[in-house]
Amino acid sequence: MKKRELKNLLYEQVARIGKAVSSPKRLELMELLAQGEKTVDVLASELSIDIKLASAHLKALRDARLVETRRDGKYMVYRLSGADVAHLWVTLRLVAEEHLVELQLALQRMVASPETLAQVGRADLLEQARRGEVIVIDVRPQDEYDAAHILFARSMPLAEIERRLKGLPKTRDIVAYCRGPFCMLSDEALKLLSGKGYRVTKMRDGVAEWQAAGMPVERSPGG
Amino acid sequence: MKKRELKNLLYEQVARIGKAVSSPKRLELMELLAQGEKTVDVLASELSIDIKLASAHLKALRDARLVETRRDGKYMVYRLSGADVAHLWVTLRLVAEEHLVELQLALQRMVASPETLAQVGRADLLEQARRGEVIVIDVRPQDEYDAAHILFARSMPLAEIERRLKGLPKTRDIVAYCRGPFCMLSDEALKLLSGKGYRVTKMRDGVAEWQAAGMPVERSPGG
DNA sequence: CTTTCATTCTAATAATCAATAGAATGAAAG
DNA sequence: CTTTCATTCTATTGATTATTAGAATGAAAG
Repeated sequence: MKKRELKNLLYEQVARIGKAVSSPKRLELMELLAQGEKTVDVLASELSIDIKLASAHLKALRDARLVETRRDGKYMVYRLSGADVAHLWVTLRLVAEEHLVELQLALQRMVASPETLAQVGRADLLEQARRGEVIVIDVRPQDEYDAAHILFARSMPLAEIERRLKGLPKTRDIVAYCRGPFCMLSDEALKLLSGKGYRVTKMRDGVAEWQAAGMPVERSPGG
Repeated sequence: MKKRELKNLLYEQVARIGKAVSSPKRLELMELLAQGEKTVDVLASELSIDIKLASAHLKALRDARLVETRRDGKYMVYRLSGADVAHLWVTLRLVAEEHLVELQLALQRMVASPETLAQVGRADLLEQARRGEVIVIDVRPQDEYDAAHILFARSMPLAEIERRLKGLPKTRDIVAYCRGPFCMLSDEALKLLSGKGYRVTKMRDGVAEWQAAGMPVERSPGG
């Protein structure tokens, strides 16, 4: 029957997207690319995999049109094809967190202590940050901050956080965020800063989660 | 390294969801279940597949916790585990439609004539339906209407549409919808009704799309 | 007890996929 | 020309997947 074949064709196309997101490595690549465009060697070393394997996974993502490429000198730069792809990653992660007990348990083990989580809602946090009542710090690498960051957040990359501590008051509440719930940069920042006497909590959200929830994000002029 | 193993564990869990949605058959099952709970034999016959194969795919969806079961007499009834799963289906379909040219072409070929598509926005349509300026008809089977339907829509199942034509005025604009952009029930209803002189257009959205966009839906008292 | 609905087990075929590695190729920088 | 970055080709290993089919099992209805 003609109708069946047409239907099969439609669902097969959507399944191409599904196949692309059915590999843990490719999901990790998507999450990284949701922070901003990156070269192959950066992606490979972040995932601790061979560059040839990274290239193969990126090809799979490109075949599904989830990523695009750009050449920058001798480097090949990958980026997500659109904001909807970042949104897809967040949706998949949320569904997994909602329904898979194994993931819930793993995440619980990750968080050092639940009381270090910021308890304020997104809109409230934004308002407090705007008024300067709270300092929001972005502890990802500088280039990811430049690509997109939460409004009123200041860049404070974990790698050079000790050198940037000057302007940070110990009398104000600080909220640290990084790439999202699977990223541990903000946990390390929290450990480091609270050891020095700062009043700091962690926010689970990253830029992708923030944006998927319809909240505004900002680019640096050069980013 | 310990950190790598933990990360792998996290992404592997999300990949379980990805694997579940990497098969065209399972996506079609999800779309059907987004219309309301269904028994295995109904699902198998809708997909034109063996009941054993349907059972295997449903087991895969259940292992990924995307669907749940309930026994009703000698029937086994499947349903989505939550509204977020229907939302995931819509997100996947939207990403595929946005980026895959093959899907765009297939969908263009499906639609008989583009001018038969309703051109009004969701909020406006809802308001016009509320005021009775437009009649919205749900041409899916009655049980799917009962499970959830768009506000102010009236049930007009395609299978028995000829018998229900009495109350339908030819002087009013009619908008027909069904299960979503991949479903052709509303196309058939459109062809049938415009042949009889009704002023009818088609809406691409189904209940899942409507709900994913944050618009309200309604249940029938018994549904 | 028989029928219906559904799952499970077994088995077979065919296909696809992940990971790794060596070798070759291409593109651009210096 | 050499180096670096990246892809592609080849090849292998190991694992998983989709589909179909026959047979057995279980659960509930009549």
